[in-house]
Amino acid sequence: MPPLNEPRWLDPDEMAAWRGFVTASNLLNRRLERQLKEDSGLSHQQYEILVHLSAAPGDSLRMTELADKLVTSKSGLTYQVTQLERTGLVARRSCPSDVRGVFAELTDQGREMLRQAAPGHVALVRELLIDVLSREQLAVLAEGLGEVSARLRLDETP
Amino acid sequence: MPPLNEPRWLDPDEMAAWRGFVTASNLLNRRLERQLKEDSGLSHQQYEILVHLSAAPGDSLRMTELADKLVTSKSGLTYQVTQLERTGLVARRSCPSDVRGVFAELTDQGREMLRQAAPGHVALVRELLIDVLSREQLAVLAEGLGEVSARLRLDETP
DNA sequence: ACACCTTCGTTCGAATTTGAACAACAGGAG
DNA sequence: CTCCTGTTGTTCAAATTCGAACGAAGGTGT
Repeated sequence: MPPLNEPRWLDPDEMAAWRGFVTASNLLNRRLERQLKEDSGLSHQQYEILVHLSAAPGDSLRMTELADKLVTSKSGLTYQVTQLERTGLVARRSCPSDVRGVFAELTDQGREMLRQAAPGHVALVRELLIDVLSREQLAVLAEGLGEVSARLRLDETP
Repeated sequence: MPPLNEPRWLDPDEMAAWRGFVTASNLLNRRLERQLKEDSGLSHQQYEILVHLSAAPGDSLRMTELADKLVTSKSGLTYQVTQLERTGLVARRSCPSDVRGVFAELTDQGREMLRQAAPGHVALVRELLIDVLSREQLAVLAEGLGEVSARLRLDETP
């Protein structure tokens, strides 16, 4: 009979996948953080804010929506947007249809900063992750982790 | 002729892999953090410290070595080990062969905490990641991200 | 023994992150 | 309209993180 109360531990293959995921994630973040800070004075989080805004219609997003995309807390986003506002890369705009609403909007200066920072960042992502993996590995990674993300998104909301 | 000065942007497949990786990583960390904190009062980082110590010979590791395994800063580890020492889960021992050296050692209480916390944590890792992926996907993930990690480790040291 | 460079862990201040609490508002049921 | 419930973004204190600087010690070459 299968053990019901005993936890199902990870076998060596599963453990290798899990440790690889955690380690690669930490190492990558560390490197990208360093590169962005040295190269453009931006944190990875700040860079991601600019990226998401530039990809949004009107170069602007509601605070809550942006926080969801970034997978961060609302208060954390408030802090970072304030920082970016101080350096002139992002501006706050109030929402016409909802008095409570606040749009974060990419400024011209923010767009220019992104244009300057993106090449170096993308090159490093390529060097450290993308170009290390084969086309097949990339496909598996995209599909697998896409599914993982999708499921995680689901039981957050309800 | 191929563009030499133009950055090689990520094509849709590559972008999907990269975004999937970042998003899954953030979402997973967030969930595991919440679960561990609620269930055992530990942060993910603290839990990982206990795990690495319990896997080490003599249930102890040098501070620097532990920091490397955790992929964190030395000062960050100093802080966390101090916290764990306060709650009695970890003890500091001085190194016989090197006066500067400090061992972090798992206490009996720490071992007991790990025994209590591990099942819930592993179950969630399983539910959110391992069991979502097929055996083949897991293998690709382990091999690919293992290689990525290995390369990142290499050009850190020299 | 001496100088020289590296390594070890900690300390320090600054920056960031988090969750809970909050006030203001939106949207619907009655 | 009026309650009631959920949402929105911010504020706040506390916890955590990082890098740089540091003192102390190891290790090497001469």
